[in-house]
Amino acid sequence: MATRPTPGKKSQETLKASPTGQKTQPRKVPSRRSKAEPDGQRTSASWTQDPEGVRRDILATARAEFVENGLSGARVDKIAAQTSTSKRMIYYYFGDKEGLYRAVLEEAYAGIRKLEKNLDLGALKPTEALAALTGFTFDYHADNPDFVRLVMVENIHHARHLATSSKIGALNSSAIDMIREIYGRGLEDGVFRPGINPIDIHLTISALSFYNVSNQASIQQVFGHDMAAPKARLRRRHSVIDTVTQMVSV
Amino acid sequence: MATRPTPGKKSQETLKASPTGQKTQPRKVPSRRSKAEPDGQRTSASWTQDPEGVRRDILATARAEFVENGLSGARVDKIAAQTSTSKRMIYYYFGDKEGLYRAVLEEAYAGIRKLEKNLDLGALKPTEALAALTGFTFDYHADNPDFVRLVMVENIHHARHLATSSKIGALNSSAIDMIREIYGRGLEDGVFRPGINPIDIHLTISALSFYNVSNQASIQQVFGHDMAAPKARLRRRHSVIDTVTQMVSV
DNA sequence: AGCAAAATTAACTGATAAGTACATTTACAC
DNA sequence: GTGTAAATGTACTTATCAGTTAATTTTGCT
Repeated sequence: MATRPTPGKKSQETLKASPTGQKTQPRKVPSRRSKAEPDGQRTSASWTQDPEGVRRDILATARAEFVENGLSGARVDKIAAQTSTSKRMIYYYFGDKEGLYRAVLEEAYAGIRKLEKNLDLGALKPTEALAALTGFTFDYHADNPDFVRLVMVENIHHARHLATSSKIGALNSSAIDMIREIYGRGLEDGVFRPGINPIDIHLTISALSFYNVSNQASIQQVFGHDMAAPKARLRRRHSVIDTVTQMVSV
Repeated sequence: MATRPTPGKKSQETLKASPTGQKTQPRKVPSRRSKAEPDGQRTSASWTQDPEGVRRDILATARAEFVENGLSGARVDKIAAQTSTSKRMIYYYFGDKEGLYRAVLEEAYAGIRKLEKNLDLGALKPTEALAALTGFTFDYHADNPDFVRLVMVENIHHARHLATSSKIGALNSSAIDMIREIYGRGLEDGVFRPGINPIDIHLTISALSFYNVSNQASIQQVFGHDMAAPKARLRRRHSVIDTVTQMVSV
């Protein structure tokens, strides 16, 4: 099942960003919907081209839809209706529904990676550095439920879109490198106990941060506990940092 | 629910004898349960009723489909085709697609709750009891990815089916009661440090157990680390128990 | 034996959703 | 200006899907 229809004839390869190498100058776009006149004639539908803007418009709208309804539940027609452009353009720029989803996913991963790169924990002592990294990770997940939900969706689909995305593979191990570095310093300082695998540290931090968002709804239903409430979130943040700290300390 | 014990049990699948597709004819219905005669002929239009069996058949098939494709991605026709009964019966017993999904979900929750109930950790000392509970939880998740995936799917849908299920609400807090009891004993014995909320212990155990299954695919893609591999799983199990132990110990 | 309720079957339907055909307009290079 | 490729709009097609209709058979009961 789920075969690719492969319509044939023309294959759009148009994934170029801006045709002009210029910086994205946000041109002011008049509503590009042409409206029909009362007499049935249509107004000389005048519109300004804005490929990059259209692309971004589609991407943002699509993200909301995929986040809310998953890949199978998302409706291309609904996305089209909520953009200021038409369904045709979705297929023009992204090929098909999965191509659109893939683009959304890649953008989401790019987001967290960018922030991670800007983290500089070198000035902090190992224990504080690890606590800061944990706090940052926890906050990023809590502040970006869209990202969390996209990853959930992708895992439901066995991450097969990550697998076929050229943009994501392997570049992400920077997170683990960072932990490895902090852990190494902690060992030297004698404040961390030896024998811990950096991957385990990463998995622990990620799991505790991710779960708090991903399973918020079911926890709420089953236990009546609202992890999204500001107070609960802060308490939990503390607890997570504490847990990670205890985990590595001598 | 039918209460009548099932009379004759035969797990027989039959090929769908397509009766030449003529329109609106009084039909001969060779059934899935019509059995082959000794001479190889099949008795026409004969089947044994087995409501309970049919129900279970549908439920099991549906679970596989929902687990694999989520609620929106699941196809009622596909479920029907894979049962030994027909689509009509799905609607007969479960009302609609969501009713079927809800039944699958309820069954999944009932499964873990039943096992939890049978856990008796009273004989163990607090530290060992908590370690045992953690190990059990970790193993249950790893051994039942279906359950994990259903919970993921349900969270994508904001747990609105849990919310409307009469069978699930509030009954599940036994898990936290168990932890509260262990934690209390640990405090008395002076082996656990005070000031920890039992909910945090539960969330930590659950998160670490859940994530290892729920995010297995994306972790594999992004970090090239296979958490499902037996060796990795066992190592991780150790680490999780260790983390939880450290978390509560003085 | 006969009847009503429960169980089961095959075929049908209306809606919807992904994807396409094709015309039209804009932007830009010369 | 004009030709052309990129960008965009409108309307359509085709498959699929959740849910139904209506007939038929089984079964428990009296």
